[in-house]
Amino acid sequence: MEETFLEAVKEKMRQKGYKITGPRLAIIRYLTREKGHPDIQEIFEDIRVEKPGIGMATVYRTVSLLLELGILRAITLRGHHLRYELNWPDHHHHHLVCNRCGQVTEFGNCNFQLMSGEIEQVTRFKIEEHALEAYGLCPQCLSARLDYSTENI
Amino acid sequence: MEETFLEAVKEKMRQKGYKITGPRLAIIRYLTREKGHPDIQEIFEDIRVEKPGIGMATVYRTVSLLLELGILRAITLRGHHLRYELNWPDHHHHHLVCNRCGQVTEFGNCNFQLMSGEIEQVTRFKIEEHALEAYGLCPQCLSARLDYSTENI
DNA sequence: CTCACTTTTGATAAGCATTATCATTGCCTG
DNA sequence: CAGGCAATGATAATGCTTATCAAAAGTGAG
Ligand SMILES: [Zn+2]
Ligand SMILES: [Zn+2]
Ligand SMILES: [Zn+2]
Ligand SMILES: [Zn+2]
Repeated sequence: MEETFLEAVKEKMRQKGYKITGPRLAIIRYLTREKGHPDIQEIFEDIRVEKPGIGMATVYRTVSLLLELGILRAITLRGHHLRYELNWPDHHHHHLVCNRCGQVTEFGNCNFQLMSGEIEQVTRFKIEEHALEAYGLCPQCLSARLDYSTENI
Repeated sequence: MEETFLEAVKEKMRQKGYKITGPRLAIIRYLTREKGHPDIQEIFEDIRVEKPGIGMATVYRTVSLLLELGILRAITLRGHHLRYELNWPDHHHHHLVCNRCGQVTEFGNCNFQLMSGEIEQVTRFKIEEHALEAYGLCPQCLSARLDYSTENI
C-alpha cells in the first residue's frame, strides 16, 4: 500500500516535470508513516531528526506542492492553523475534535449525500466537495467531567 | 428583531462587566446591518466610513470580545482567513461556496443529527457542535461553464 | 451634574508565521 | 559524467495579530 502510493506520487511528480529530490522524498515518506494530523511546525521538527540540514522554506514549498498535486489534504479545526494528512485514495472521512484536550479522531460515517440533493435543488448550486468537522468531548474527558460533577453534589 | 437583539447584546455585556462604548456599539450595529460574511479587514474598512478615527486594534479586540460572548460566529472557508457573522438565535445553517467566483450562500437543510448518533456510538465521543461547508459551482458559474463546453464541441 | 475610578481606545512597537530573494547545490537527460 | 535548469537553504522582507501605554471615555457614587 505505502509503496504503491509512493510510486504513484513519484509518477505524478515526473509527469508534471517536478524533480524527485532528497528533501521531497523525506517529507513524503514521513507523511506516509505519520498517522496523525501534523501542522507545518511538527512536520519541520520531525523531518529535522532525519534530515538536520533541511530548511523551513523547503517544508513550506513541499507542502504547497503536495497540496497542488492533490497528494496532501489540509484541514482547519476551529479556524486554527492548518494541519495536514495524506490524501489516501478511497478514504473519505471527517474529523471529530475534543473541546477539552484537543484529541482528533476520524470517522467515516458520512451521510452528506442524503442532504446534498435537497441543497442543490434549493440553491441551484452543483456541489463538488464538502468539509465537516464535529466538536465535543472524547471518552476520557467525558468520564473526567462526569466524575467532577459527581464531586460537586 | 434587530433592536431586541441589540438590547440582548447590551445586557450580556453589562452582566459580564464590559462597558458599552462608542466603537463597540458601532461595530455591533454594523454587523446587524451587514448580511454577508466580512473578514476583519472588511469590518475595519466599513466601520471607518462612519467612525474614521477607529483603530484596527479596537476592531480586533471587539471581535474577540463578541466571539467570547457568543454573539459572533467565525467561519473558515478552505482554510483561508476567518470571516464573521452574527450568531442570530435559532438560525442553524451552513455555507456553500462557489469554487470559481467565491460567492457564499447559506443553507439550512442540515441533517447532521441523522449521522451524529452513529458517530457517537462508534467513537464514544459526546458531540456538541459541528461545522459543515460545501463547495461547488454557483448557478451563474455553472451556466458559464456549460456555455464554454458547448463552444468546445 | 460632577468627580473619581477603571476600562477602553488609538498609536505604535513587538512578535510570529509565511513568502520572496538569490547564490549555491544537486537532479536529470543525454 | 558534464551542462542546464530546477530546487535548496539562509536570510530578508512582508503581512497579520497581539502587546504596550498614555490619553480618553464610560460608570456609579455622592
Ligand atoms: Zn479529550
Ligand atoms: Zn463526507
Ligand atoms: Zn460562482
Ligand atoms: Zn448543521
